[in-house]
Amino acid sequence: MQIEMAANQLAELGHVTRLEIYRILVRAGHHGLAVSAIQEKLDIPGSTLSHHISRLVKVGLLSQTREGRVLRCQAQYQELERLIDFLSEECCKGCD
Amino acid sequence: MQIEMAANQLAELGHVTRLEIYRILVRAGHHGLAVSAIQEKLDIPGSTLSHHISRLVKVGLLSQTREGRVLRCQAQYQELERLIDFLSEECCKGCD
DNA sequence: AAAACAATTCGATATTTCTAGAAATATACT
DNA sequence: AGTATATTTCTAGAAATATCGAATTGTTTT
Repeated sequence: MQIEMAANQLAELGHVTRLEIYRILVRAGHHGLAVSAIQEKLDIPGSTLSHHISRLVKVGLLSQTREGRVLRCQAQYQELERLIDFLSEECCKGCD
Repeated sequence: MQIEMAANQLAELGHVTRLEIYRILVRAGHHGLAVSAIQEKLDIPGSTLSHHISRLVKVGLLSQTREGRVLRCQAQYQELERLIDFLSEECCKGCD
């Protein structure tokens, strides 16, 4: 993973609301959750939630699939894995 | 680790220049590097560099020790480990 | 004490991000 | 077609961040 991509993903996770969204979706499993279900858990305005979700989607940490009028969001586990790998590599280089 | 701390650290790593600073220091080993040595590698103004370093210090990802007129910066490996652990836990909950 | 060096703090500007209400879009139901 | 539901896009103000030159602080050397 190139450093720009890593920095972008880290920046998006570096906001409490977005990290909470991501955590909720990770824990929800591959099936994911509807936007409305996330909103119920977080209790924030829809426009704010939508803004944060779209940022996470933009960097590849989430995906969305439409099912009728419901949009389901899913964590992209492999992206987090790649990000963790990047951080781990950085960490272990130079470690005694 | 509580989510606010994780978000703070992620946000600080979520900037290309800071992530580069952190990577350089991780790879430099426990002994760390002087600010001036980092500056040579990155070629950015001192005031900008100082600003970014202080942000990384503030969230505990770096420490600094003065040696005469040189300030040496060191990566706090255990903080990155804790952050990675936080992310890994979030990831594996709900994973099939 | 003065000059040189390392790094930070100050100050100012430009840019981005956050938040949320209002309006718009997309889909489903009657 | 019209209404309800789900979600996004638009808009705008407030707050935070990024950048960097100039001034400042702390330390060493002469």
